[in-house]
Amino acid sequence: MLDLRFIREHTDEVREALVKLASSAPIDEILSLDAQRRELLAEAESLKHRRNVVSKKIGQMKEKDQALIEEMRGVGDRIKELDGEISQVEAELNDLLLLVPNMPHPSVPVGKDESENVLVRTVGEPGQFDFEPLPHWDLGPTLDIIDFERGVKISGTRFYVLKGLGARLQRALVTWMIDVHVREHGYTEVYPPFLVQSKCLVGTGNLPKFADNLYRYEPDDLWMIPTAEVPVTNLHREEILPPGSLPIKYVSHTACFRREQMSAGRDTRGIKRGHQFDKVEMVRLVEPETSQEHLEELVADAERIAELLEIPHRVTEMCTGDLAFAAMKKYDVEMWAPGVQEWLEVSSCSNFGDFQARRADIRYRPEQGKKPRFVHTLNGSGLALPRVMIAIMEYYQQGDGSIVIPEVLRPYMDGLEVIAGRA
RNA sequence: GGAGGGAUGGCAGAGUGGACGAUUGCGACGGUCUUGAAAACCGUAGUGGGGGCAACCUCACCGGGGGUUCGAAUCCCUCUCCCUCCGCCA
Repeated sequence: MLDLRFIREHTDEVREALVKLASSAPIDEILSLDAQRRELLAEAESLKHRRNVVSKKIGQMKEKDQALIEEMRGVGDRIKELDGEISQVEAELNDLLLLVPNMPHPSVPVGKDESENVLVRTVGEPGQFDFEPLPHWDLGPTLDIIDFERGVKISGTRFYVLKGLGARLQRALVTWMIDVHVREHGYTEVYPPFLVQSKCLVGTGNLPKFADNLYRYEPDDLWMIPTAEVPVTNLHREEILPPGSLPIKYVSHTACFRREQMSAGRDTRGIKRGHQFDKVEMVRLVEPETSQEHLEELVADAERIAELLEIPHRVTEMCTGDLAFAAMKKYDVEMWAPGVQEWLEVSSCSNFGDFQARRADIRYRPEQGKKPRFVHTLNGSGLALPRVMIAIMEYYQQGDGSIVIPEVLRPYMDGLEVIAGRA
């Protein structure tokens, strides 16, 4: 969420940004509620001041002054009235504030939608095949490592089952990726709850705007996480981190659950877009001045996985029109999948600035005795499992329908080199 | 799930209606002393909101919310969490 004072003092700048984002956040309403709030506050506080002073005096009097007490009763009633109005105004104000998107970083290219995203770099060449590469939805069932029919039988559309070496490959990837991030990139591994309370989703920016895409168990106010970003970023909610604690770098493997209502009909084939998928996620909490450098590092950490797997990948930067609600700057990492002939988004790396930190109230103390400041938060996939699985299956497929296992994964699969035939 | 106990500043721990934003101890920070350190002594320190160029003024906060009262850390209601015992269970 944006700083109310910032909106008040840089109104034009905010309006300009909202145009670039194609957002229609209610700035005028916010400003008028803000003015209202401060007016009420001034009246209530001066009355409270009077009450404090007079009450103290009454306490010191031997003979209580009944007329004065009577008058103060009226003051107390008025205070109660004003406090009621204030909390109502504040609640409205807060509701509106939660709907305002983050301000894009000045370096973000202006554009109307995803067609104007910017290609930053491509690493590796989409390989040449001397045969027609098959999509994973053909390879998987043939090798008996993905079972689409039974997934649907159990849970309905957009669910699938990984089986045998398919399940094993995913498990190997998870362990290996976490090992890389922990050993080479200095992250701390975290295993968080998969069910969270709504305040956590408000903290990351998924609520209140994007409830449609979440699974929920209402009686207990628990929601299934759409990404590890939610529990991991909220780990330090309502905390003031002591001097020297930043940067904090977490890596976490969780299942992720998405209703995908908003993308009904898209990518229904294969394992690209399921209601449940696994992901390794990197989260950083950093000092504000350093967050842009951390974003570049984060992207490099994600790319490192693609490099080690020796699969071509590219990095794109989102333009203002395609920027996520909470992000001030965002890159995608995409891997080449020759079967579906598509660059697959395997990672999305964002700098949220202090947007999430304000919502979740995550602060740090720069130095002993100094005032607390909001941290900057970032996260990026490292990486999303199903799409990496697709890329591996399709990129490492051979003419005979078998799949070579990338070298880095072999130690995690008992040295196995090829997935061939029915295992 | 049942019964009982508890929640106060970084930590420990007082405070049961008015001079308490809060005794005290430890820890932290600054200083004196010392070649340096320790000890000792002196001093400083919470978070957020509103107003002001500023010095500063002011309001709120003793787990959360509500109530009683001229006045609440203190009394009442309610919720959450923690601890102990019992039950049940991977």
